[in-house]
Amino acid sequence: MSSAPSVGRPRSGARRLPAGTAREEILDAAAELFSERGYAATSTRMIAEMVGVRQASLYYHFSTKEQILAELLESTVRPSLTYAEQLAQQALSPADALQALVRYDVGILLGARWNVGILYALPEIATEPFTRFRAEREQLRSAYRRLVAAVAGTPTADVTGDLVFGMVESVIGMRRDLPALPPPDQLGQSVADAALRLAGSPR
Amino acid sequence: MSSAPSVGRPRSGARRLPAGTAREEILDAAAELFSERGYAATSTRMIAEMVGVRQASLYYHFSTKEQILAELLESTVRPSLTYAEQLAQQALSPADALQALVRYDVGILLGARWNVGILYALPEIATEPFTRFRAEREQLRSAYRRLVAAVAGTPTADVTGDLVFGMVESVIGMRRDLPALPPPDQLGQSVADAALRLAGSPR
DNA sequence: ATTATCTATAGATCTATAGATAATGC
DNA sequence: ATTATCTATAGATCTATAGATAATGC
Repeated sequence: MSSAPSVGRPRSGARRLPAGTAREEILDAAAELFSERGYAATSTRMIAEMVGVRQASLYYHFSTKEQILAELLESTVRPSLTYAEQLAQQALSPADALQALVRYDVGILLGARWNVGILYALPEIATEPFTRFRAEREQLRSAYRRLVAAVAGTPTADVTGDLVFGMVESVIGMRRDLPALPPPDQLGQSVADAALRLAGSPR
Repeated sequence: MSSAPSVGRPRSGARRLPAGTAREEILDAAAELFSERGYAATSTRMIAEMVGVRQASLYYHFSTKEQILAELLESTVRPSLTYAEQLAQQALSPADALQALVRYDVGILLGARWNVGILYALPEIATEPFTRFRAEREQLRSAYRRLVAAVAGTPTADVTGDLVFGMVESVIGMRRDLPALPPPDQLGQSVADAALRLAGSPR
């Protein structure tokens, strides 16, 4: 399934991802351009060129440029959110659960083909098309808060959960700004260990 | 000095900051719009309107829209960088120095009239007009690395300094995303304490 | 008949420059 | 004479829509 359709008028250019659907190709090209050059600095024409279609053809698959960004952002948080929900149903110790979530989340952020997380900071995401993304990201933040509170044993109302959340997401900036990074698994473990120290677990 | 000049053709509108120079007014309006609505979503016309001048008049003070952003970004990192350099010349213990830097940096990030730090993540800052800003921010990162390594006592080559740096900057995201924050001094102290735990100081 | 593209374009910008002008300062 | 604005505009976009067309599927 997916991959190049046999139906429809032929494209003007070569496919970007011969194994993917047109939708996937558009998302992948947009992810590269948005994360490397900036959302507003990327025109729909540039995206279309990378995909090998004419600019107007994007609108058969997405109703607006914002929808493309919204879908990218959601697909970047959702795996970690799903994972956090699964963790909550297991009987792990809070420390083990927190470590597992941090490792998974770091793996997602570093393993993505493009560093889409850098776009979390865009002021534009305060607007309507990104409502679902914001809600999902806040749910993930809550999961961190809950786990950190459980690890710390505090009644919680403090800010440590948010700091762990922020520290985990800071690997996005490291991926962009540092010339070299440890391999994802190793960095994930370092951040997971750091999260436990931050939460103040072993005393 | 500064404030409304008596020379030059009168403005079309009222001044934004009667106590400031035109340059300062432009920077302040741009800071508000860039951080609340986004850099590319803000036109030079919007900035001019907030300042009370015509769009073209901005170009008497700044050569491009990018220069406005570059100056804003530099003025946000520079105080913390200067402070870090002063700290390095004092005879504080590494732990005290790290705590002082974190408190100062958090104070700058939360105390600014507008949350300009949110713009650090823009992919656009990889381009030429932002070279100096990037260099200054990397110097600040280095200061964190050095202090964290001294606190930890490790020969260092690990990632903890970068995680502390990232955690400190995560207050930018908290300022944007959380409905309420502790007062800046208190949050600064919480982050400073968290930084020591992260660096693994008291054992 | 359905699908996925194409061509063409409306309409709305947007940044930056050129040159004029309304103040004050000397 | 100098300064800080103004008006006017060139030239280059950019997003999204309308309608045509080239494939396959039935």
